[in-house]
Amino acid sequence: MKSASKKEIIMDTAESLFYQHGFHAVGVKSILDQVGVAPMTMYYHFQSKEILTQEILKRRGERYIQFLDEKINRENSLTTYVDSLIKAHMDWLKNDGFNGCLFLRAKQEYEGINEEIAAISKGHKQRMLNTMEKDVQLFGASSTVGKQLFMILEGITSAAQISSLEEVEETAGILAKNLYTDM
Amino acid sequence: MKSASKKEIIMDTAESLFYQHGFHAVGVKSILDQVGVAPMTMYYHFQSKEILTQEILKRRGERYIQFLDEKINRENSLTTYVDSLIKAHMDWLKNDGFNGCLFLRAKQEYEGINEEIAAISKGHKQRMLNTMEKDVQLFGASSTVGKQLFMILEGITSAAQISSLEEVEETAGILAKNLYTDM
DNA sequence: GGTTATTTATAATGAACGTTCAATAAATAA
DNA sequence: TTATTTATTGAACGTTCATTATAAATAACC
Repeated sequence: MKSASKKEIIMDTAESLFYQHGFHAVGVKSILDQVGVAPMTMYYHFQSKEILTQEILKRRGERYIQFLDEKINRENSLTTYVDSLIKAHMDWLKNDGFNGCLFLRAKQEYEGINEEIAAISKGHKQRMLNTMEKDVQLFGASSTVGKQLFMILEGITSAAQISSLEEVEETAGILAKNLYTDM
Repeated sequence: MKSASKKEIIMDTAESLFYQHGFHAVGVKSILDQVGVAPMTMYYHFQSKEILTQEILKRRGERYIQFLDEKINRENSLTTYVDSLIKAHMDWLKNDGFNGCLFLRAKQEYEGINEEIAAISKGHKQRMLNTMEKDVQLFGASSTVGKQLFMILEGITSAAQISSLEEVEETAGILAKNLYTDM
């Protein structure tokens, strides 16, 4: 399956460029040049740049959730769950860079322009929020704690664009420590 | 000064469009069309789209800080300071919509492309963080509390793109309530 | 070996991009 | 009033945009 490989390389490269500069800021040509393929190779696999964008977002959403699932500890206490979740998210940022959340950016750029892309993006965020709300209830905490956790993770992603990961992780840890004291 | 008026309308319109869709997603023509002026009217006041972008960001930064300053209570306790700051930020979001932070978006779109724009954007965020760190020290709290507050505000701005303002405000309020309990 | 699937190269498409031209209108100063 | 600067206009510039056309070459599959 050499074709699958080319398709994946195109997706990888485009995802990286989109994350670095944004969707509208990155032209198809720059993706093609960086991969080293002819235009029709891309259009053979993806009907358009926007379809490519959709597929990238779907794949990234699954990858992120799987990445977290492998690292989250849902077996012990709320404390260990929260700590493992924050740690996992920090690990993701470490691998991925510090340019914010690609889903929020996609939603921002395509709301009112391409509703499919906006829906995929918003859907992913909503799914993450829902997951956290349900997860904390495993430990008897209210869904409000899940909302707080979600807000902390969003704060981490934004703050990481200004401050170092170490500083951000420490700050988030303090916030999270006081999350569930008033249960 | 009829010209000052036109210049301001161009800035207002462009700022609104940039905030809705992003910088690269909005063409000069769409700004011109919405304002109802000829290209040179814009280029007389701004040497380029990127210069226009810079001026918009600078102006917006000042406006945001002034908006907060008028509403923040630095006279009483840490609690009232924190509450007033969060409330002020919520008010800003209410007036401005829920499309994230324009400064973070500018930094994301222009880092590696236009360093001046990236610097203005990052500078604004850094300035906000510094201000909060100094402010909380007025009440004897450590700068860490300021970092936490900054992270909460960032979390608010992101979460507001998924959930309602009321829900976000409540969640942030709970987070903030436990901010300073371990001083 | 024959068929289908994938990729190449090159060129061209029309539309949109940011920007500039040359001319004029409006405001200001002499 | 005239002269000069300031502000604005519509048309046009060259470039890049995403996409497609065409045709040939390579690879994978049965």
